Amino acid sequence: MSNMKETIRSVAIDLIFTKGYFATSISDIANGAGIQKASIYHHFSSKEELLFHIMEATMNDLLDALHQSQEGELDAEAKVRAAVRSHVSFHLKHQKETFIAHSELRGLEQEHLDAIVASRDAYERVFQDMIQEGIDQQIFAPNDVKILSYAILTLCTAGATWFKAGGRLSADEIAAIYENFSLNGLKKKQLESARPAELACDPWPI
Amino acid sequence: MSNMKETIRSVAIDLIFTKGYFATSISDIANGAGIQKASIYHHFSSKEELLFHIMEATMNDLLDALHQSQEGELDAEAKVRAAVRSHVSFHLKHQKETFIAHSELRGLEQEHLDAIVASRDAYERVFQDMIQEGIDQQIFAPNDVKILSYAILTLCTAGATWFKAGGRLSADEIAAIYENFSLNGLKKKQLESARPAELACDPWPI
DNA sequence: GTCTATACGATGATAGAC
DNA sequence: GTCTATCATCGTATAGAC
Repeated sequence: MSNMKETIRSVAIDLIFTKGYFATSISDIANGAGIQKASIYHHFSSKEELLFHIMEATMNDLLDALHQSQEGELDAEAKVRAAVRSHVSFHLKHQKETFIAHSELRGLEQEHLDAIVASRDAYERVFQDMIQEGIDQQIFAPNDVKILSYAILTLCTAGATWFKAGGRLSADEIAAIYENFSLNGLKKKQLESARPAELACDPWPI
Repeated sequence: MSNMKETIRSVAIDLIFTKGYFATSISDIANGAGIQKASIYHHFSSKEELLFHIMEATMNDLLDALHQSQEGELDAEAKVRAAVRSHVSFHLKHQKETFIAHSELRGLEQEHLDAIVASRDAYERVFQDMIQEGIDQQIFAPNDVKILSYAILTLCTAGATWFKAGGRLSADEIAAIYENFSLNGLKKKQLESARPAELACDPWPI
């Protein structure tokens, strides 16, 4: 609360979410935090490091939540349902940070970019593994695991940004909608023509 | 081809797609077009007008393609299939422009922003109308039309950015995958719990 | 830990010659 | 229609006092 580093972080999240990273200046952030812009550099060595700090913490928390959601789940369907629920729920609770983590990758320098992409890959791999498990167990229709995982994650990520916290639907209700929609896509065999396809760019567009 | 205005447009699309609007300077664009930066202002009155020009043309073309796809289609299912196919196909053929149109809204001034949002709304309404028609005809399960239209559009838009033109799957094959996935979501009644929900921000996140 | 002051480059845009 | 030259402004970041 009275921690200035945390205040800066929080103000930066609001501003970057609203205006974008490149359109947000150090002055803006200092202004929002009630200090002079030079004082920012006592807490963060550069604007880019501040961005990375936000993204890294978000990705770590996201991955933690996913791992926790898997505890006690046995079969593939239960795992996927729990994972989708965790994903949607996290994105609803942390709309601004997750939006930044998905959309401001271009602001990172190579080394930091590599780190964030690596944790994003690890996150996706958890989904792909449980989908593959369901296919192996013949619970899900055989299909392109990557395409399906991206489709589900994209759908849920985007969906989570549409809703207003405290609105008519609770986070749990929204999560349930996407959970059912995703499972529906996995279980049915409507996607027969799908084969592994060449991926050009990242599934979460830069 | 020898049209400098078109060259500037094309160079700007490449650069803005790659680096983002705010990170792309007039110098960068002039450099890519092989002219001096002052010469840009003979063709466009400002950087923002150039961005708007790109977005406006893209949205117009997108809407035209959608309308053309509807010609001759009679029932709701055929309409939705044709619309999804048109949407995916257009996004595959114009990956860079459509990505810009979806992600650089923050670069527009109010008046131009209003215009783009209006044409985006018109585009979505076409989808919502045909989904509603299918629900009325009891071809589709009753559901929240807006949520479904956003889900389908998001899924297809994002999906189209993952694939490399000229890769192993053709545009038509990719379109078929998403077409089936979307129809599957509409026809089944897995989303029973979905009711109209409050929308906080734009379905295509800024 | 926060301040004032400042260095220094890059930016969007304009003026006016050719 | 493109050029050179220039402007005013704003950006990130640093130095050093308190």
